[in-house]
Amino acid sequence: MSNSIEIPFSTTLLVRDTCLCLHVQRAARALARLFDDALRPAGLTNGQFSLMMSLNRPEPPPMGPVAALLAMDQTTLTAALKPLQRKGWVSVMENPKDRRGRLLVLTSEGKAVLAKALPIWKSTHATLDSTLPEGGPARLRQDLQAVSGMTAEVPKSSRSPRRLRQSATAE
Amino acid sequence: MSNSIEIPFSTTLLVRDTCLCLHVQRAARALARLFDDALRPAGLTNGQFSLMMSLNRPEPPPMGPVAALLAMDQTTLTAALKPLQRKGWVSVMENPKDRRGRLLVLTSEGKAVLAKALPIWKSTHATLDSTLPEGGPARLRQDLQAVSGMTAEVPKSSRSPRRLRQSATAE
DNA sequence: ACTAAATACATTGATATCAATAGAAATGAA
DNA sequence: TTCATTTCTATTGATATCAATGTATTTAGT
Repeated sequence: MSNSIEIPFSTTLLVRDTCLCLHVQRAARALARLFDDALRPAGLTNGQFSLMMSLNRPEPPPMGPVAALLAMDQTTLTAALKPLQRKGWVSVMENPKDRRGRLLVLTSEGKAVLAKALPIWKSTHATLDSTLPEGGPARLRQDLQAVSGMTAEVPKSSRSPRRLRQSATAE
Repeated sequence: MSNSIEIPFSTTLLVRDTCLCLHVQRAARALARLFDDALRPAGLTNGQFSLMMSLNRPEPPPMGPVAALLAMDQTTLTAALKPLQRKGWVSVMENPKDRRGRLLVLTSEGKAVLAKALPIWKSTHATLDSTLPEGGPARLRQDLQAVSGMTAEVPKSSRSPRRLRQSATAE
């Protein structure tokens, strides 16, 4: 019947060139590969490094705040902890103050792995920093912070149940 | 014997505050959720939207260039195409000019889905744009481009075989 | 033309990501 | 206290991501 719907190629180019989501996903994949490669000799991925580093605190944190800090879903954190627990680098303990909760503890082995990874992170990040234009790194961090912050603040009480997932079938 | 290795908490704070990889991953997750939520009524994720939009060209592209455009591994693209093929939105054809290769074709149904998603992308992106400080979006795109570009250019011929994956066991 | 090297993809296995959902414990209102 | 609500986490299922590897095809060197 009707001809198929055509989206102008110029629109495609516009989306390609301007979509911040796309640009961030691209950069995220590129940087993940960069740091994964660099950290491989230490046996860590970039995400594991960030997670374990965030657990290096005076007091072992519960899961919720850690997930929020990393801007990830709580279920993602649960999954991400599994391999670290298996390797004995992170211990997940019951919180005596709140028996629903867990406390995340970096083990001695975990700290050792992290200490080994730290100089790799430093040199990799120094290289990255020096590659960006003058003032770029700080500016970029600021802009990214604004983006991450945008979606973060959901007033605890106004949280409506999540929308139902759309059926996967088209239309 | 020796006490466990301790990484100063100040180092943890430094990494948290300065690591561009972490900042980008955080922003990537936050924006993914933002666009996934918005696009859900259209039945697309942010990644599927970007991928399908990149296929809206006068000539169907082979996989390699598309993977490069999205800064993703070629195997990731293969996997990402699977659900889109199942839904009949993308067709993967043999390239008559090079029988190793494939050509990625957006179907009429795919174009229709994309057309439905487009206004959602526009409004979501407009909101995002207006949330960032003056001049932020363009600046951010530029900086992200620099980051993505950094790791992208591997002169085709100098590609050495990928390093062996590190054994998963610590030490 | 023949063969070695390079190129284009696919498959497998492991981890990462999130929606939907469920369970257990804490909290608050009566 | 009692119970409805909220909070904290785990599980399941689907997709996303990449390393290692394998296969088929093309290209280049002879």
